Amino acid sequence: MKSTDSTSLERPGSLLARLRRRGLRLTAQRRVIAQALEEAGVHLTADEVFERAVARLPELSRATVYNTLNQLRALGEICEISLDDGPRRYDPNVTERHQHLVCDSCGTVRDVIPSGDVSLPEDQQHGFVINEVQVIFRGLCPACAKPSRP
Amino acid sequence: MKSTDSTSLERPGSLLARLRRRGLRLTAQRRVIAQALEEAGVHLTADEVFERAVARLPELSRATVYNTLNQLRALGEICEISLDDGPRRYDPNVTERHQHLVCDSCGTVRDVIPSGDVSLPEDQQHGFVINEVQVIFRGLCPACAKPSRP
DNA sequence: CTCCATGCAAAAGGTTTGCACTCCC
DNA sequence: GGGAGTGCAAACCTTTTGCATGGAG
Repeated sequence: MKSTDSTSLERPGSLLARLRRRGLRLTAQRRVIAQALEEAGVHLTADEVFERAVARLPELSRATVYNTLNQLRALGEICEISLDDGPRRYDPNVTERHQHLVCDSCGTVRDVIPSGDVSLPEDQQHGFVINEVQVIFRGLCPACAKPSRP
Repeated sequence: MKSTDSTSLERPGSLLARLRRRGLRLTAQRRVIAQALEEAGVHLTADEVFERAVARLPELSRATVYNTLNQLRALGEICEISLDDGPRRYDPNVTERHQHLVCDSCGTVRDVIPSGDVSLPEDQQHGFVINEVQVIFRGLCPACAKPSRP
């Protein structure tokens, strides 16, 4: 595998830069995986990441994609979202606090910033220590909402 | 399979009663599946449902559990929740509007009723038609929060 | 009696793992 | 050079499906 001129690839806040800073080795595989994740406007499944990444690096294997995604998640550099059906999707945006908007028809996921606030009253906390509140807005994207049948 | 004296089993709002009202046939399999779902205080995975149900009806098969859960969900009589890892869980409480509280350590899920409200400002809706807002509170349950190491 | 429902087993995803080889640091 | 990282293939886990049998209504 050709060694990479990493300096040109590491924009300060990029996934790749964060990866390096965490002490992970900078390999070609990780580079194409990070690129695939960041370049996509929507949140990809592991398989979609693989497809896009393997286009740039044909010897890439699926296992490496899964391993890398899991490592990144463990480090908190990406987050994983499970919808009710279909495979998990991965979100490289972890620096900005946000929630998700999901199309129930085609499965597309977008980042959104909601207004307002929810919380759990004491009597609803059941003794839990609450760390995070996750909100998923569900509905239909513009394309799927159109009842067009020409 | 022995026919069941269904009257004694159908408390008015029970899953079983709702099942019957929807025109589904009342079988022993569906009965034990509904019982398993309703008797558990927490929300079970398909496999947990199977385990508990098969204890009462040894000839029950996994496929039937999945089929039945899917039918119930399609009818809107139960709801399915996907956490970020582990299999999906099923919630028989669909009559009361509620959200979920999840333990990140052991995976337990409880129903809760939050206060406050979130919404998406126009400029965050991306043209979507929003149908539902799902909220998941994540944290540690009392048992898992305890740092006990005797 | 007629279908819906079931069991079984196989298949279909999606994801993880063991092992030997590779290559970054 | 050493150990993290990788590819491959097989294993795993969860869920779905095809088909023949069985039982509810």
